[in-house]
Amino acid sequence: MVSIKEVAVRAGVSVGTVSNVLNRPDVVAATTRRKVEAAIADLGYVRNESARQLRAGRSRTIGLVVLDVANPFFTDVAQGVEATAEEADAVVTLCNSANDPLRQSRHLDLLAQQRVRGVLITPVETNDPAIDHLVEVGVPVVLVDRGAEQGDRCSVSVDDVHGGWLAGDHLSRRGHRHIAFAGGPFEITQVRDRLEGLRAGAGTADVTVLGGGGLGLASGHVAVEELLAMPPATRPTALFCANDLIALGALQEAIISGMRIPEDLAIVGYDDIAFAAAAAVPLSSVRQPREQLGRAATELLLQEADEPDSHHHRQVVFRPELVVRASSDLDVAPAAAAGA
Amino acid sequence: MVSIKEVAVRAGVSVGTVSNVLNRPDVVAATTRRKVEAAIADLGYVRNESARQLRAGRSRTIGLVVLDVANPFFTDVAQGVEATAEEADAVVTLCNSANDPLRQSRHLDLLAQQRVRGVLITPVETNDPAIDHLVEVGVPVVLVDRGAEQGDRCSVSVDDVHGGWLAGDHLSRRGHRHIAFAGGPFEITQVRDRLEGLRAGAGTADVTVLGGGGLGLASGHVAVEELLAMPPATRPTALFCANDLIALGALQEAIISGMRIPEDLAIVGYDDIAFAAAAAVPLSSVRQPREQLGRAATELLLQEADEPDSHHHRQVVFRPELVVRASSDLDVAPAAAAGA
DNA sequence: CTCCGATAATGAATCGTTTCATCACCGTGG
DNA sequence: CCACGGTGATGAAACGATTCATTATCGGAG
Repeated sequence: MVSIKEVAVRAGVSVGTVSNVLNRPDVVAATTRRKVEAAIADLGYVRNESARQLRAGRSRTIGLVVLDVANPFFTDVAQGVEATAEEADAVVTLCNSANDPLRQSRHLDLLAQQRVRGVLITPVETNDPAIDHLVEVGVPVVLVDRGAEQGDRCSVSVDDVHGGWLAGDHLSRRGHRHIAFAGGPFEITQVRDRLEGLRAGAGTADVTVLGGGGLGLASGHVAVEELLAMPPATRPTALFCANDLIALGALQEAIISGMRIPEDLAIVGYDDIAFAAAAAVPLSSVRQPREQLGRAATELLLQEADEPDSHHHRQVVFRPELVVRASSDLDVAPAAAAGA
Repeated sequence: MVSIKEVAVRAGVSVGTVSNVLNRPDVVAATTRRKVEAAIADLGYVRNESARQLRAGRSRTIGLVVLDVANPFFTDVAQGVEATAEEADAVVTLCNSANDPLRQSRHLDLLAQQRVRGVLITPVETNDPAIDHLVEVGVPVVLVDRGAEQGDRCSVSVDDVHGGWLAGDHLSRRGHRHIAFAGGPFEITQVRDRLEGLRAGAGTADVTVLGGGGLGLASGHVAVEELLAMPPATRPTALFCANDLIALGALQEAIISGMRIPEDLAIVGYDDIAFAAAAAVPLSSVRQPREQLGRAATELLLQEADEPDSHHHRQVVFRPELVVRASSDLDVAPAAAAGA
């Protein structure tokens, strides 16, 4: 593999000059510059990023560690991150912790070894020593979709209590007096907050917690089965799910069981992933500004990386918004609701 | 940030010894080793990967360039890649070309600068000069989900003609004499092959091409609308879609229009993404071995990277398999079909 | 007592780039 | 004719780790 030295020989100049052509073309004379450029093209020279980075002391890549690459929510966040990074001439390394604390630590160690400019992370465990270590050695860390408890780092999150409230308010206004909630486990802050918000928004309506306590399609199946096992008189008429996967599972089970949506059961999900609008009955959902989440997090990160002195940590909280579709509202024409 | 030199000073040994502790612990005396390890822990020393890599001449990361991170198909492939890479102590950088040739070239340049061990790519343009350049300078490249025309590189793909055949055979055996196909554009090899296979498998049944020619949910809507506009007597009774997104769109539109699935219209998709099994009517689909695709590609890549001499390029082709669910078969009980 | 082999540790060279102090050259003004 | 400012190019140092030839130390055999 050809190095700057060989380019220098070929062009009949010194390595310093080649470097100047690469980094400060204006300080080198036009004829020399052309000679060097020709040599670069002839030899097919490609910069060695490790050497640059070693010399510079810092890299151009930022690490993004997500809970689950297969979840559309995170790929959308990632797109926001990448767009912003690209504008700042940075590169993103996408890592998947797959909900496993060990994998998370491993990825963080690797990123530290790469001397990344900074790390964006949706942590499995907030108090992972690997995170603290990064912060100690001065690598900027921004928490994504998780508020920072301590004020010693930045975070970007969405107000889940408000999101739950929107769903509760919507359903109680539509006349529902008994609302079910599906999702878990309750160790996850997001789940707790969404339920809390639902209770607040539901006002005087009853709230019942259902479902096995997972976050996948299966939890939705279980929740609807439990619902059907209840006597019709006391059965909830609406179901709010902690995310869209659960809601889609519930929707499927309900349709199979012959329920009419939303007449027999109104359903509201959370996240508003692309598949929500495309469900058999388009799904009402609480939308999180996913790409914006990624953009904001990246901006905070780059700001901290570039100007560590003037930087002060911020906890940015976005407001979610309710998207009403046919699964919770008779008046929304299915066809129209499907658009988007 | 602390370097190996400071660790050496702290432990009262030379840098060479510290390096030995890190890389060949067996050649250093136990007491010395412990001193060094203590110094490392005290100082919170973290290896500098750029320096290692500069010295070693090659890196431990492999690049994976996909067409669309938001497509579950690719995240599943990525999981297979990452699993295999992890076993070989390699790291994966996931890049999204988003179907844009420019973005693809940019990513490839960046990967070349990082001196990656190799590149896995589902190319937007197969004859991107950036790909050829990588091959020229000796960076292993494996084509994913795309067969290599030239024998000068490895590829891993799925037999799309056979996949289409499976769908055609299945539907014609079920008695369908008129089958519709939705998907496009036909510049994409996969789409052409799937249609060709369908025709072969359908035998004497008629095949009609429908749909705007995209690969998203909307194409499914359009296809069903076109179907409904046809006189019932000549209307196809089955629909085969080039991927699951189209099929899910078609399913939704059909249900909204009051059609019974599969009695009025049988639907078969392609890819078998997780949402296929979870649709309102569980979707029959041609399953591609996504994770295995990723695993196989990574193995080929690592083999070429590790032993470039003994390596000979291979074009691996997987066989897809048909998963029959309720959307194309009355006899499959919805509940059972939903499992998985 | 000396010499030998084995075991441990050392220190310098090296990877490819950037940076910066230095130098060469040239034309101009005094 | 000399000094000088300015433009361009140079070459060596530095970044942090690895590697390998070299050296130091020690126990045991002759």
